[in-house]
Amino acid sequence: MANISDLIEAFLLDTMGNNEKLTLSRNELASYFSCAPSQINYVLTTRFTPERGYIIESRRGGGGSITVVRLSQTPEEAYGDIIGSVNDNDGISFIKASQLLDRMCHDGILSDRESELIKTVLSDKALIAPTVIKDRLRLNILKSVLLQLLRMNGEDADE
Amino acid sequence: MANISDLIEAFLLDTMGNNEKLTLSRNELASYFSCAPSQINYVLTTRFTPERGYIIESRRGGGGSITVVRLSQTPEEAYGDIIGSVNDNDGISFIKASQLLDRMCHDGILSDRESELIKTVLSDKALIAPTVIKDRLRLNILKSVLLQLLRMNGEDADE
DNA sequence: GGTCAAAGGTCAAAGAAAGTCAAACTAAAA
DNA sequence: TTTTAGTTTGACTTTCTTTGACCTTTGACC
Repeated sequence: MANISDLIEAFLLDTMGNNEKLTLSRNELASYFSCAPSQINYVLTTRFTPERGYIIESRRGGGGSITVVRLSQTPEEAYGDIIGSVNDNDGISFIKASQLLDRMCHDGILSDRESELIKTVLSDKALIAPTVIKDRLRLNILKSVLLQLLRMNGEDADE
Repeated sequence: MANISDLIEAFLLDTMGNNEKLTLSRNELASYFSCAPSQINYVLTTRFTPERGYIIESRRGGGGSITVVRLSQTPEEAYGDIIGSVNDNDGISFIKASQLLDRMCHDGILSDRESELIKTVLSDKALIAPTVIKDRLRLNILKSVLLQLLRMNGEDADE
């Protein structure tokens, strides 16, 4: 213990407190801990992952910054049973994805319209790509959507 | 939000209110914000784009000025050219797509949630693909979504 | 009509962030 | 003692913003 990464993690958790979001400057934080700026990225990518309930947003350029967003649930908690049926390496077929969306719809996680829109996005027609990649691309998009849903659920709670 | 461009954008939006047009002097505005006049052009070209529903008019010379015009179009008009541009080999950047979605949202064609979900789908993170095809893939997906929306709106009208 | 100052326009370079990646290091495990 | 997983660092890249030098258009005035 007592390596810089752990200290930075603790600092971020502490600073964040119970807040939903924490916005910071990578360079400032790095200089505060006298470490390389990329160390911050390391901490963020290893400690503040979706699996642990966090999402990172950022903006480059003048006035840029990094924001840590706490999810109300981890993807595992929220979609464990849904995602569990998907084998990571092979991607996912349209049929299967479609079934998942129907189910989410049925469970009230998605509206009819939303599920239709996402199905459209995941259809073979929308995804012009070599067949080999298509299923993997589809799964990647689907995962992004699930994460986004979690993020939005958190924000709903605020209002 | 610590950069001048965002402040200028906010100022313009605020000053504009619900009006359709806002006329201003580039030099005055620049000196009000103590920035280079060309900074105003930067803000206008990056923030007040057709995708976001604005066009810029201007007149040079003595007594010249810049006018920001908010477009109001029917949904069909709004995405007609996007759909039409699909064959234009170049695809669409995430930024532009995002702006279009913001606008559709603002115009009540999409809900916040829907637009966020679609943005997620179109993000670089979701679309793991070589850069060369990414923009084209993105445009293709966007087109599918727009067509689907038209279809769904049509069905709504039927019922 | 020609001139000139007063607009706004354009573009590229410099600056200010954050991102990536791989090599070097460290400490724990086998 | 070797291997391996986890950390630290720094060079290089990408994205977005800011600035300034130079260009074009316009209207007023002679």
